[in-house]
Amino acid sequence: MPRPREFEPEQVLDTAMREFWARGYRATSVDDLVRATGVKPGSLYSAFPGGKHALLMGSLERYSKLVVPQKLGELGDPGASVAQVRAYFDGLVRDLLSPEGRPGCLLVNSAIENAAADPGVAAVVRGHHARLENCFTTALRTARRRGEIPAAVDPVARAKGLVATSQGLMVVGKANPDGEVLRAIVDSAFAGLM
Amino acid sequence: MPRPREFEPEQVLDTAMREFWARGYRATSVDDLVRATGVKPGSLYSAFPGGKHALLMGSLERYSKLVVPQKLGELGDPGASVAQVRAYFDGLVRDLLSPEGRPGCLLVNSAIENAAADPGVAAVVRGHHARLENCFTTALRTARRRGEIPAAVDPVARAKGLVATSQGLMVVGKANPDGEVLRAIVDSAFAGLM
DNA sequence: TTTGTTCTTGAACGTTCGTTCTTGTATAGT
DNA sequence: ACTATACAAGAACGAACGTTCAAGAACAAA
Repeated sequence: MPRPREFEPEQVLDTAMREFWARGYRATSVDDLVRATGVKPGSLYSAFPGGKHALLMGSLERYSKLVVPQKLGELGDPGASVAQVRAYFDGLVRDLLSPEGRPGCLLVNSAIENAAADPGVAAVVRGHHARLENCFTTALRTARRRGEIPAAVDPVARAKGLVATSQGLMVVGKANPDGEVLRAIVDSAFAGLM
Repeated sequence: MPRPREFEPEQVLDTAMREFWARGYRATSVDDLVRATGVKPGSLYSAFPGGKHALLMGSLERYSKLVVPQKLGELGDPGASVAQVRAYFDGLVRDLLSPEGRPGCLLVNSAIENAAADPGVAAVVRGHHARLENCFTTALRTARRRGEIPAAVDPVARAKGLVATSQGLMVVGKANPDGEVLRAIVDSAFAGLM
């Protein structure tokens, strides 16, 4: 008997995610979200108990489930090797250089802005890093088995290094979206691998 | 004939720097600064025309001039080699693991929070990265000349990679201040160098 | 001692923040 | 057709924001 909802919560979360991504958490006001989604405060708060913070957490979840897999591409598939790791980094650079790529990565931004004061955010970020490391490790192991990289490479240690490089790439790209610099960083990360 | 100032502007900047460092720009209110410095709003605004934003820029300058050189240590001296680069990274890890180290690096935090929307901040961050790269490049050149690292190493490219790793280290450390992880990252950054 | 200048102080400014509440509306079961 | 229920809309809330202003105070030159 209730009146049906006139908006799709997932679509609202999608829009909120884009806002947080572009401007950051504190710089995005609830009014910004109301304007961007077209959903009025009352409806927003009844659909998302917990308000602005709940919308951030929902956005991070959605980012992990939709945006990250898309960026991982074939690196998420079984059988991925160094070539797919390299393709992932090339994709990061391409994104950073595109006009829409300026916001970088929502998870990096949230790690810096919120992780220290918000254990929930920190947990999501840790999960993301673990997932990245896992993909890298698996791919490096595959590559080593196939003899595509030197046997001396330690997949786990090297994967941790690649995680750090990917996060650092986002920081450098924020202040200096210069293709030469970013490509040099990626090249040096793959030294001794390809 | 004027009444003398009762506070030291540099000391105020020092306190402001620590506040921005610990909580971020938007999360630090002018009232926080008033409380931390003991300087009332009127005096603050007359000593620092431009208000909160001017205090941020002043803090970044002060950070670059005082905190960064201290962290660079002997890496800033002529004659520095790989050992000093390694010592710099070990210092970063040590800082991240200490209780006071949680805020990470003010310049990384500002790059993520403000660089995209604030060209002034972006310029300071770019300057910092250039300075870091320069120190690394010089040290790697020295090391190569002394035969301490393989001649195949490209000092400039490798230095850019080390800059990215140092920035990524801060992001990872924010969400996961785990000594094993951070040390593995540093180890992998020095693979093929020592 | 008087005067001029710049300081300190803290109240006050208008704005914007995140959130809640009130009022009216659309719908499905009776 | 009526009623119960959840929703839509946006006004309204107190608190906090960054900033300015008005008043008195402290010093140095005259």
